[in-house]
Parts: sequence; structure tokens; C-alpha cells
Amino acid sequence: MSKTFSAKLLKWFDKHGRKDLPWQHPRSAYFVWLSEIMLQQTQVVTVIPYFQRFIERFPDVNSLAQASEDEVLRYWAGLGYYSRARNLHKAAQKIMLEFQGEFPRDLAGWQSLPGVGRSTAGAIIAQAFGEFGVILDGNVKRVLRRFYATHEADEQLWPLATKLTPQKSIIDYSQAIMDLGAMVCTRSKPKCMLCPLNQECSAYQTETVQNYPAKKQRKALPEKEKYFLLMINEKNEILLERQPSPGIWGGLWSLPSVDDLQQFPQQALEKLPSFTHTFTHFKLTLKPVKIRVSTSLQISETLPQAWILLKDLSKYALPTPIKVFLCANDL
DNA sequence: AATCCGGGGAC
DNA sequence: GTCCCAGGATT
Repeated sequence: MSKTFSAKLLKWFDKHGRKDLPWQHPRSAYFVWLSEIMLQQTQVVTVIPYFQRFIERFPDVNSLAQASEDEVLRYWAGLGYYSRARNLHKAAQKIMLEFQGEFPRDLAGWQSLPGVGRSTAGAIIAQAFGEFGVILDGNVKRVLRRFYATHEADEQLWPLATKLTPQKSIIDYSQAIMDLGAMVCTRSKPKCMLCPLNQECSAYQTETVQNYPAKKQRKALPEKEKYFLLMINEKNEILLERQPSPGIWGGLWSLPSVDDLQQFPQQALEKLPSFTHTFTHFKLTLKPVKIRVSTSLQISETLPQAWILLKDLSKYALPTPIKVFLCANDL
């Protein structure tokens, strides 16, 4: 049934597949796991430099487990979805303490680790151990929806993905199905003429490729606005606060933010140009305010705080828009 | 089943 | 500007 599908895909992979990604050499369980987490909702080209820096500092699961969460987040800062980094760190500690430093070998073992779901576990089983594992990521979903010309929900695609996955050549197949989605069966302008599966592809044969996957209707993003306090003391230090997790920018260091400025004397404030940042579920207008304060001023401490010099900014994990703002402003 | 969680690349 | 990317956790 799936024989022609995987056979044709593997033949295509031999010639056109990606075989020199950083996590493929060596293809260790640690590298595969780390790459799969970084690649969740994040494109390959974005991940590569983060992966390189990360493995240089944390070359194995033990070094990752021993590190502080704060340092792990520093190496993740800018990549987004910071719960991935927190979960990765927790998982490393679990592997060291509960699994005696040995990676799981089966699906259930991997899925017991925080941040590892069904698809990531399947990818790791396949790529790290060469055993039967099924992937259903964004690429595979798109390929399957077009191949079967179906609008079925994500969950309904698992049996199809499982049926198509071969017992042999699993390492290459799992890479091949993702490469096809990333390189040929792309979201826009798919290269159907180059596709090894076009003769069996229902969407291609009915000339309805553009209908799959269907466009989702998006709701208008809610808009929020907050004041971000650029507090500067007499030593020219600024105040950072560590954000609570879970939550936006959880675990990262950001400027203190407030909904209004009524607690501050008007003459102490200097309003700076506002800017916007769009998250997945809302649009935030950041309204920076510069406040000169005396060193002795006691700020209410609901979150961990640090007075830091601008030159030491790189020692902290900052959200990208905050980092960009601070680097663009002399104090 | 929806919603939350970032940032950026491609268009 | 829109869309969505090697998704998972939470509700």
C-alpha cells in the first residue's frame, strides 16, 4: 500500500534530500532531541545558529542538566517559545536523575519528558535510533492533505501518516517526508513538477493543490498597551525584572511594566517613542518611559530584580523587542 | 476543541 | 500587511 509512496520518496531523497544539517553529524540522541525541540514552530534556517551556539556551551545532556535555567535561557533568547527551553532543561535533569543519564529508547519514555509530544517523540525514535517512529509535523500534514485531497483535522491524519511510514530506511524516510514538505510541497508555490509523488497525488491530479491545506480564518488580534519603565539610577544602571513563568517571556529579563503612571511624579517622567510587537494572540504597544531615580529608591519587588549596566546586557536573557529597544537607546 | 506561547522568513 | 513554520501544554 505505502510501498510506492515511501519507495519513490526515498529515491527522491537520495538525490535531493538534506543530509548535512548540523544535527545530522553526528546523529546522536542528544543532537536529535535538541534539534527537534528547537525546530518546533521554527524554521531550519533560524535554528541553525542557535543550535551551534547551544551545543558549544552544552555539548551533552549532563552539562545541560548542570546549568542554571537562567543560563539556558540566555542561549535560547531570541528563539521564542521559551517554555521549550525551560522544559528542555527540566527534561535534561530528569534524564540524569531518573534515567541515570540514559536516553529513553521507546515512544512512551520520550513522551514522558516535558516538551516532547507525540510527533517529536516519533521523530526522535526514527532519527536517533532508526526504529519505527511516525512524524506528523507541519510539513507532513501539508503533504498528506494534498496527497489525499482531504481537509481532515490534524488528529485524523495520524493513521495516514502511520500507514505510509515504512519499516525500513526509517531514518532517511523521516527526513525525506519533511524535506519534501519544506522543499517541494511548500505552502505557497509548491513545485509539483519536481515532486516524486505527483502521479499519485490527489490534489495535483485534480488540479486543486492550492485548496490544501485550507486557509484558516483568523480573528483580529486583541490590542494591548503597557508602559515599560526605563529606570536609571545615579550609577547609570537600569532595572530589569525576571518575568514569571508560565507567561509571556517567562524566565526572561525585561523592563518593569505597568498599566498606568499615576504612581510616579509627572516631572520625573520622560516619555519615549512607543512601538508595537505582535505576539501569536495579541498585539502589544510598548510605551517606554525614562525615569531617573535615586539609588536608594525602593521599588516594589513582586518579581526578581537586577540593576545592571548597559554593557552587561549580554549577560541576561532578554526578549528580542526589549533588547532591540535598549541597544537603540543611549542612557 | 480552543487557547496560549515568539520570532522571523517569505510573500 | 498575511501566513505559518520539524508542536506541546493547558484549559
